Amino acid sequence: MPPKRSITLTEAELRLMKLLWLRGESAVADLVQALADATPLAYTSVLTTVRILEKKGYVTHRQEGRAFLYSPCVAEHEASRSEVRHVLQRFFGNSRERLLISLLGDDEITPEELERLRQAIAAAPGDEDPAQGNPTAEDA
Amino acid sequence: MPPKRSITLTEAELRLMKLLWLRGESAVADLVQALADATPLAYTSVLTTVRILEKKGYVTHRQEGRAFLYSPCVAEHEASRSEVRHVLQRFFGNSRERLLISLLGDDEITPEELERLRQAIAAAPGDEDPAQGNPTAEDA
DNA sequence: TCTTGCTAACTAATTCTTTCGTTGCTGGTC
DNA sequence: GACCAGCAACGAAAGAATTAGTTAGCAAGA
Repeated sequence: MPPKRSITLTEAELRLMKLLWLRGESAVADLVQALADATPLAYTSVLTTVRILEKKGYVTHRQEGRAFLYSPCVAEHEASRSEVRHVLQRFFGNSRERLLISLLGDDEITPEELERLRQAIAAAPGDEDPAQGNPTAEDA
Repeated sequence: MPPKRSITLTEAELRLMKLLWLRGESAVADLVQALADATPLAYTSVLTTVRILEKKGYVTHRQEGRAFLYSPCVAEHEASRSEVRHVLQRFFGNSRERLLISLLGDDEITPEELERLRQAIAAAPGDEDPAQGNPTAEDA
């Protein structure tokens, strides 16, 4: 049996999604232009990838004159979270705790970063009222 | 240009690595046997994947009689960490903090889990003495 | 010795991924 | 009305990933 299509974003797909998240609605030509420096790609290459992204449900398009304008219909944090869930499932038995421990155990972590992590966790919702009006509810 | 070979573990590869981490040094036939319930695979399929894993540097083999015995030469936590670093780089600009925030922002997180995460971060090294004899130094 | 059974190596088939050339349509320009 | 530029659609080419069949060697038992 051959491999099944990946649910998550492949490298070429992610490269495009990052651009779309940054720029918002864009024509293919604009994406090609924006990629020109780092990754010169033919127009058709970008188009193909964008169409795959649309089939996967990551982008939509609308017609503007003769050109298609593509825009992301999955937010960056949604895609990231999806990716993290995937890693969580594949490597950590769906235990966020185990992932966190792995994160903390990385050799190159600095005390400053650790402090930021601690602050992040302190500011998390779901605990008894942290009493610091932090909405954070911009999600579906 | 075709896609380059992935550095990280693919699904079939991870499936085998998990077995090898669990069982330690194993012959191909034993791996096939162990997989039989969840994923019946032909001997040759498993052999092919193991050989790819060896080429990638995840396993080594030694000869025992006529059979090869394969054993992992990358620890599970190393592979996990590698995978996390990959996600970190691809989605979070190498910011562990941003990953943590994404983790905490997941809808389905329970207060209990949050508490465990907080404890995990409290027990992390690098901070001023947490004063609760927790070794945790079982890593390379 | 000859056969049987297991093993590794090679190869194949299928789908995915990435890149890109070609084709055909459409809208504007001369 | 004919020509040119730009754009989407189709499909191809090449390597990766997954599964598996075939082949050949080798050791143990009949």
